[in-house]
Amino acid sequence: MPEREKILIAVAWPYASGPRHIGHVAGYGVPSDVFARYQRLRGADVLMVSGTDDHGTPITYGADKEGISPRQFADRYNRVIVEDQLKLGLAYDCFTRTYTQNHYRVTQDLFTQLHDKGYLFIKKQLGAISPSTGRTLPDRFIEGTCPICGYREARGDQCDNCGNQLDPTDLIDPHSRVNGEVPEFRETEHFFFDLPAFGNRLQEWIARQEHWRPNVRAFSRNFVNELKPRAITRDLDWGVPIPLDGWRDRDDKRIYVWFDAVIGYLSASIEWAANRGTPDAWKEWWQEPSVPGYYFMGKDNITFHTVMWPSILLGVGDLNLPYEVVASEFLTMEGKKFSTSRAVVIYVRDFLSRYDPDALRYFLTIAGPETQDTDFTWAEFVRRNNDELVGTWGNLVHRTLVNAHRNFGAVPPAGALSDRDQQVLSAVAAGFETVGDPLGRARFKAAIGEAMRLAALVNQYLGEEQPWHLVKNDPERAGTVLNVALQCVNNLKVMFTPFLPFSMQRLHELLGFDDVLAPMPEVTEVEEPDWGSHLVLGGSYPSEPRWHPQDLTAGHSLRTPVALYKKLDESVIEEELRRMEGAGGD
RNA sequence: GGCGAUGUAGCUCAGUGGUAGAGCACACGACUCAUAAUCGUGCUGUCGCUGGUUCGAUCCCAGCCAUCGCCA
Repeated sequence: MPEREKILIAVAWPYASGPRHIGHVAGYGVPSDVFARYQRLRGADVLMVSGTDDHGTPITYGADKEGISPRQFADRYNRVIVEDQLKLGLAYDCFTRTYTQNHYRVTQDLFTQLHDKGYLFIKKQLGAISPSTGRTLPDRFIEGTCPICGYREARGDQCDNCGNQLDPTDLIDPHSRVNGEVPEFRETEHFFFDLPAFGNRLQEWIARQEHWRPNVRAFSRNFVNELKPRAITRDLDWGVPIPLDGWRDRDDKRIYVWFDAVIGYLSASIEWAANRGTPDAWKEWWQEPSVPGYYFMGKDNITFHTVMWPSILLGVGDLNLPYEVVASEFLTMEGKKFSTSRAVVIYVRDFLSRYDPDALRYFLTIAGPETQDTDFTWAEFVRRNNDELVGTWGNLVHRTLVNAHRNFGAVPPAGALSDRDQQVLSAVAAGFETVGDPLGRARFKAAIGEAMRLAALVNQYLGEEQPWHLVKNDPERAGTVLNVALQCVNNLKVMFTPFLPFSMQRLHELLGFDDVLAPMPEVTEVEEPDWGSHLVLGGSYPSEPRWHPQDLTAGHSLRTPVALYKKLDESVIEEELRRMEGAGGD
């Protein structure tokens, strides 16, 4: 029996600093799940991993603000994010977090290996420290007067007024944007990762990635030309400890969050293998060079995936570099940038408390920020839902099922097929290529657009053939037409499954099947000795190949049709806009 | 400041070296099985501005304007 094709899908790690908004899931959550579901339907053996990023400054600040520990703070949002993704049906194999014993061990192991190979070195630098917490104050958190133009609210990294690049020590009257205190500039030692050591290899590697989107490639290539060593430790007490003698027990030095976060892809894969009792299984996705790794993220994260993470992988050795880097653009909200502080936001959980997950998945796929920034508006959401999801696809399903069920109660037998019948059938059957091809290239908009076009084609066919009239004087022909329409719906069902798993499972059942078409993830708790337990969003997903035309046999019984989707009243537009304004205050 | 990107019909977005497309909106028509859902026909654009390369550019190049991202 031939080995199943293996694919690694690595999804950017959401920050456990608060609930995630729909921009986040638009950028990588939904696209990666669509891709994974498609690959599984093709029969591929997918390993999809991610988790929450529990370390980093925003989390320690958030925790301080509430007077709780960073761990408690991260715990809370880890749980929220896991629940959101569960409700969205994101079918991870292992969605974990960076605060696990496993992740700490893997991160420290890679750190040690890079250190042993001479890719890490210690450098002294002048760092800004917050006197009240003893922690690093990031440059952009320091504010003061610009020494060049006198602008009073210049940041430690740059003056927004004159655009000059600054060093925090240049600022006149520097103070923390968090609490106004004056930062202390101390000489501090940090480990640096020797990125320039990989410059040539990265350059050659990037040059060979002709399948990357042009912006990803051009951007990365340019970035590689001016590589500088990068700090991988910080003055913090929250994060992965430095695994070297003399550093291990210090409570003021931790591994810098960017370094441990990308390692999460590997540690989550290792965790997945361990949790299912096959501790070496991860190697099949990481050490077999023919297994491609697809990485999904927002455009702000490109260089971490095309430069930093590959450098770590090259430094450690014997681990696959990314094959494809799918970077999405940004989603805006009613023409404005998402902003938690100004309440220009809609959180995933709030959205899902009022609307169906498939309605959101549909919108984010057909109108998401795939190749350029796109705007989310409530009016457009309602319209897409009502006119497209409900009107075109939902209605095709409903009218077909209602006509067939009412008149035949089962799949009617087909008589001789006309040219027109054949034509629709083959157009839809060809959808497994015309929808599948863009899907395989991560062109989700084009893929779902093609599926919708096919649905419209079948609506057109029904309009021409009018089985509801034929029933009265030519029931046999009516049966043939409905048989054809049912075959189309049954095949389109599979094509829509990566995008709309919840409703396609329901449709699968309405069509009389009892098995699982669109498996859903589930949350389990994993216990680590001397550490505690954490949530894992995972599942076991049957991946028998289904991505091909299948016949619905005549006589196959149909269940009583129930509408798949809900139409939204136009009033929700006003309602949601008011809700947003209300939350915005002022 | 450096680097990268975006600017296409009223709206949201595709796309291409040979004077441009989809959906919605709008107008008209067909149908009334279906969540007043569907189907057909029609209409709309100096493809940001200015130059250059080319037989020919919206698509290549340069400059400019606007917006955005990264370096930070």
